[in-house]
Amino acid sequence: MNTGDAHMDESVPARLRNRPTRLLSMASTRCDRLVNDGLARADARKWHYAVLVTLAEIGPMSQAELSRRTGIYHSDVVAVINELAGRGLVERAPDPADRRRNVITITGPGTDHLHRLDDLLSTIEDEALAPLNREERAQLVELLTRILTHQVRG
Amino acid sequence: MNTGDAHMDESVPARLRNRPTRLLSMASTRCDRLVNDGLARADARKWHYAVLVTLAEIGPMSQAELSRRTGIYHSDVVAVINELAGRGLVERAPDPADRRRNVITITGPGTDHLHRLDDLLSTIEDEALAPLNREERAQLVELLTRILTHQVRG
DNA sequence: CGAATGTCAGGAGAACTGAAATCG
DNA sequence: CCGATTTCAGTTTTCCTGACATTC
Repeated sequence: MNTGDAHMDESVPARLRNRPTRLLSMASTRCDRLVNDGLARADARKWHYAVLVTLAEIGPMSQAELSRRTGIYHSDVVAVINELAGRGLVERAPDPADRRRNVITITGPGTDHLHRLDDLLSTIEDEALAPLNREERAQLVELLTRILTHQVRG
Repeated sequence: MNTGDAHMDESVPARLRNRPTRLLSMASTRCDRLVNDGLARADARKWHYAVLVTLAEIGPMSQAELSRRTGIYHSDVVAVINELAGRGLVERAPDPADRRRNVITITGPGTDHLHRLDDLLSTIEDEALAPLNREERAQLVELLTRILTHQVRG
């Protein structure tokens, strides 16, 4: 994907301009960059947010369960938890009930950090989706969710 | 991103589930995979389609212009054109009017191949967007286009 | 035993950077 | 001299595979 400014206008062939998968890909790339850059300024990454919000809303859980709930690859959970634990935002403790597992728990500083990330992310998304009003954003969420549930189960 | 089946349902925290940027990212990843896998079966990649459709609809042009119009990174155009030229789908010739440039032209076989890719892509997109009817797809295209034009000019 | 968990080592592909050579 | 074009070499990041040891 380019940084050029010729996209999405008449200089792009109509068939290409209207391919939903292409639009999806481009919008995702650009939004991802906005999100990543924004979170980087808070020394965070989007998986940090995913893990913290999951722990905060659902409670302590194993790394495997975190992987399932957040969508982080099971092989990559280790590194994310290492980063978060290294900053004292989560705690990793062996599960006495099942000695294969680690129990991951969000800490006080982790909760504080999550609140900052939540605000930051809302600001970033607001910028990224600026041209859409509230109903349109809800519409977008609904359409994307339908696409995803279909592919997950189909 | 996971291949697991627990995403997008109740097991994902609400705040995470409703983040538009996350949905965008996940939908894009899945659709991209469908597209890439589908095109791979025709020994093609999405940039091949982007280049061929651009040449077919607009006419011969330099590699730099192709980069601007398709969104392929300027450093990566070379490789894509190499692949297409190696299969005889496009021709690369020095521009007599501006000796910095190469003029890329789609060939007869290239046009044939484009038609096959067009059909293939339509089938793939139809599968990827199966849960959306025609109006909803148009809606999606419209919403994504608005997001993109904003970001390009903002 | 089979299945789940945590961990690590690495691969493939895409996006991106930097720079050189050529030319307008 | 500055800017555009083509090309190449290489980095970074993300998704993903494979394997292994441990435990249920």
